[in-house]
Amino acid sequence: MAKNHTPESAALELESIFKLLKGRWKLLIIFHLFDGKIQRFSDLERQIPGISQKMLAQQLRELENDGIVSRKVYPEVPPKVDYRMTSWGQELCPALDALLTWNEKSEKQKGE
Amino acid sequence: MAKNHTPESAALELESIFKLLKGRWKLLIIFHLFDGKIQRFSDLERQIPGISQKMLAQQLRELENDGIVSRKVYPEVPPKVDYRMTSWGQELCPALDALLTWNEKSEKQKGE
DNA sequence: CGGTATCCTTTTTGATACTG
DNA sequence: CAGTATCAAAAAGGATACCG
Repeated sequence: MAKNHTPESAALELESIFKLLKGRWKLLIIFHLFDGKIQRFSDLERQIPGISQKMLAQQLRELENDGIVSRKVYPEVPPKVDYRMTSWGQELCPALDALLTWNEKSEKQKGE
Repeated sequence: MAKNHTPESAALELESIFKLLKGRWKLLIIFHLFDGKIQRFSDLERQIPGISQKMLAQQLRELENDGIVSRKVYPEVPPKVDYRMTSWGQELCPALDALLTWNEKSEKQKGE
């Protein structure tokens, strides 16, 4: 591992990162917002079959509080709200790619 | 995102990766085995305060079944068993590093 | 349209005791 | 030493109904 991490400190920091992404629907939401995509609450609801309003709202709230997603309210009637990645959130992309790359090595290596 | 992933396929694949690492104690176990470290069951038990035998056994079993950790039994009395990362498991390192790097950017960027 | 509030089920984790 | 088995607690997720 890079840096001056003990097993404990590295694990602790990674736990906190995983906590940001932990939740049945968060990755799906994130991938629907990656690359500058902007979506309204109802867009996400339509694009993510099976999600309830409660869970969508809850997971969006957490992503927002954690600085990964930003929420924009338009003072209109009827109400309009949309969501996009923060620039920090968008930078998750390469890190997630590294995980995908790792996973794809398993085909060649497993059982070795 | 690299590759030809839809939001759904990328999220699905990442979910399966996170599932491998999901568990209250797995990251701690992994970091105690990274870089070629070899540990007996009782070593891990001592080094991970608060873990119960049940949880240690359970999480080790899952890591083993998922090909991340390998288990070696020595035919001795009293029994001796030890654990180490598989080479695929060891390659998690750079991917986890990418996540740590991402996280450390948050100090500069959050609230932007 | 974009949410909350309530209640219930499922999944995960933990405490404790026991065993080859 | 290296585990299992059993039972209980806690956390996460889901169904449904209602609201500004």
